[in-house]
Amino acid sequence: MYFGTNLVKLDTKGRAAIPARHREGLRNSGGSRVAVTIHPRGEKSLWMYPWDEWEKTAEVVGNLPALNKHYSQIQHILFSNLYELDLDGQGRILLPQKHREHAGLVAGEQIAIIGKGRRLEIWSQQMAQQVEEENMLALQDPDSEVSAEIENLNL
Amino acid sequence: MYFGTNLVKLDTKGRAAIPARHREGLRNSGGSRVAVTIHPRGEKSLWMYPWDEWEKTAEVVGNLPALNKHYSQIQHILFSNLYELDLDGQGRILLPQKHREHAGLVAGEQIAIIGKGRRLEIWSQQMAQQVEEENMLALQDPDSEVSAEIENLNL
DNA sequence: CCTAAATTCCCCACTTTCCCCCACTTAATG
DNA sequence: CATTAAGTGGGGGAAAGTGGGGAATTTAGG
Repeated sequence: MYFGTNLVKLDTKGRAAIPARHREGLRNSGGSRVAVTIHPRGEKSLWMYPWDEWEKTAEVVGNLPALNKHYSQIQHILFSNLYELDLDGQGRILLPQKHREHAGLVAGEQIAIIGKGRRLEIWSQQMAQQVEEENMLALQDPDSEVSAEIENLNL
Repeated sequence: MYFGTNLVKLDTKGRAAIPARHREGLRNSGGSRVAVTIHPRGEKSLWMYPWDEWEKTAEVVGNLPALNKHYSQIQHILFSNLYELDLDGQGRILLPQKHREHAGLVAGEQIAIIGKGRRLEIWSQQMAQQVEEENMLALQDPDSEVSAEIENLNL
């Protein structure tokens, strides 16, 4: 179960150091392999799973009928942007160019690594901050639909 | 299970270098043979399977009732455009003229090789980009059917 | 059937990218 | 303050991608 936020620097080679507290969890399960893909509904973030966790999902998605247009679109988004990355000896991953662009990650700047339960998310620092503020506002509004749904949760 | 996107150059001789990370999978199974055919429902892409994986697909397709009009059409497209290609010593395949035309692949330009689970797909860079943008939009639209489907996946 | 042209295939060589490893700096711990 | 762990930077070697020469095979035309 991942949680909490860490700011780390994306170095000049495009590598990101995974916070040490998450490394054990990522390593235990499927070697040092992690699955990284982009948020499938347009948010400017990256999703990261321990490999074996991801495999369960991939199995399901991979066996959807490919000639159905909708399934084909889902397969396309989820598979075409998926990469299997390895933690190096220092616990870093090299993020592909395309993914950095998607999430607005610039070499040399700070990025946020955020625990989200089953997965980790990677954001640029600015985006993470911006989205957090937006979420705060949306949830505070007592008239919004969100608000009604939330109130039924047993927290 | 294939995934991820690679851009490679279709060289002046019409050859495409298969990304190294896929080669082992393509070789292990059926020699160095791969099956290449065109997308059966009009997408401007090529389908590529390791040979033995293709045989499973061929089994399914070949046993469809041939006097059913739609099945017959699918069979026709898949089988008549099927080629058995070999990886050369450098892991490249020479794509037949007809297939290059179908997918709009021009010698000397960039093409996208996209993992899609059981198979690889080959696209021109432009087409791949265009399709990805379309899919993204479809998935972001909260009213689209695709969008509803993906919400049900446990990601 | 023979020759010429085009295509395909195999190999070698160059360039670029990536990845592994070592080392330094900064932060946390007792 | 000392010690260990975490985070950061960068060099060098290996591997991947790319280009092209030339032999072998196929195709077409006379």
